Amino acid sequence: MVSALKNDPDYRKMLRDAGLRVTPQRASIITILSETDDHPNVEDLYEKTRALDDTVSVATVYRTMSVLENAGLVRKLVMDDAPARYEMMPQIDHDHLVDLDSGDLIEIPGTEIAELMSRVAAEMGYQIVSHHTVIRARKT
Amino acid sequence: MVSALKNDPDYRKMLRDAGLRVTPQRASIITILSETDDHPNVEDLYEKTRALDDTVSVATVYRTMSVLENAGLVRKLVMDDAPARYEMMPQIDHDHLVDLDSGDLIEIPGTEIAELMSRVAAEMGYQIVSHHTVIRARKT
DNA sequence: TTGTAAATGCGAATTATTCGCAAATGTCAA
DNA sequence: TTGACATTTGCGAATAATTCGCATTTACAA
Repeated sequence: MVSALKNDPDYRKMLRDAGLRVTPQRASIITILSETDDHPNVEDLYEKTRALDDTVSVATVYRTMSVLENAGLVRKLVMDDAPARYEMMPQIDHDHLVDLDSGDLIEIPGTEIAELMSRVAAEMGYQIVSHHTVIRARKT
Repeated sequence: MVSALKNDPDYRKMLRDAGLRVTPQRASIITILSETDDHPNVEDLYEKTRALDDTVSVATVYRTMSVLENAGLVRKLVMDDAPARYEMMPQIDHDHLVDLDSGDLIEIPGTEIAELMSRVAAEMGYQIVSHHTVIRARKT
């Protein structure tokens, strides 16, 4: 269903600017990922997207995530014992914390950590392309 | 060859204190990992360990890494597109940076990042168990 | 409208990692 | 020192996430 995309011509532009074609599958997948506030993995995305567009395949979800990640439009969260999860690249950067007891993935508000990383990397002569930080923690 | 371990009875104690048995395989694997300054993956470890002890199997390398990680003696570095890599748990914490052009994994000196993370986590009511941070960057 | 490179679906292939099980062995108590 | 027994091991099979090959479809520039 392409209507969701029509409501949000942003995605068309985002894809175009990245030199990517606007396919209905990509539109559906992006719509789902944008409307989700948790951090779905490929299976989650596939199932939710299927509900509104049964032309998408798992392979395309994988390919779309990969392509959008390379374009800097999506961030991949690499878990150390579970399939990767994804989020639309946030306007305001943040990191992630896994609550080891509940399994929840929580966003850490504030840009301090990212800013410190940039500074430290700069001191080493590097510019950060992306960073994946997942903190594993327990409630005190 | 167990001699390496005998020279470093530390490992025996480390294992004992963690409630783990001191097997020749574990001794060989720890010896190799300790003597290495890069960050080997399981395949690297397996091959290098084999050279001095041909009784180790890949499965045991996996199991040993897992067991040592749980005991807090080894840190697993989760890569987003390659097998996990390992290092002995460092005395002084540090993070890691992947040079996207060379593929090198570089240690970031200093504990600032880890300290900031602890502080931020504490503010959220969490205590960090472990964190994996991999910064992907390019030389400026 | 059309030519063509890009994208897709399908299912098979790949690959890192885990598992089951029988045999071996480290450790602790006697 | 010895024996008992839970732990650890090797092996190969199993699992699970992800990628790939290929024939077909499709977006879109001209």
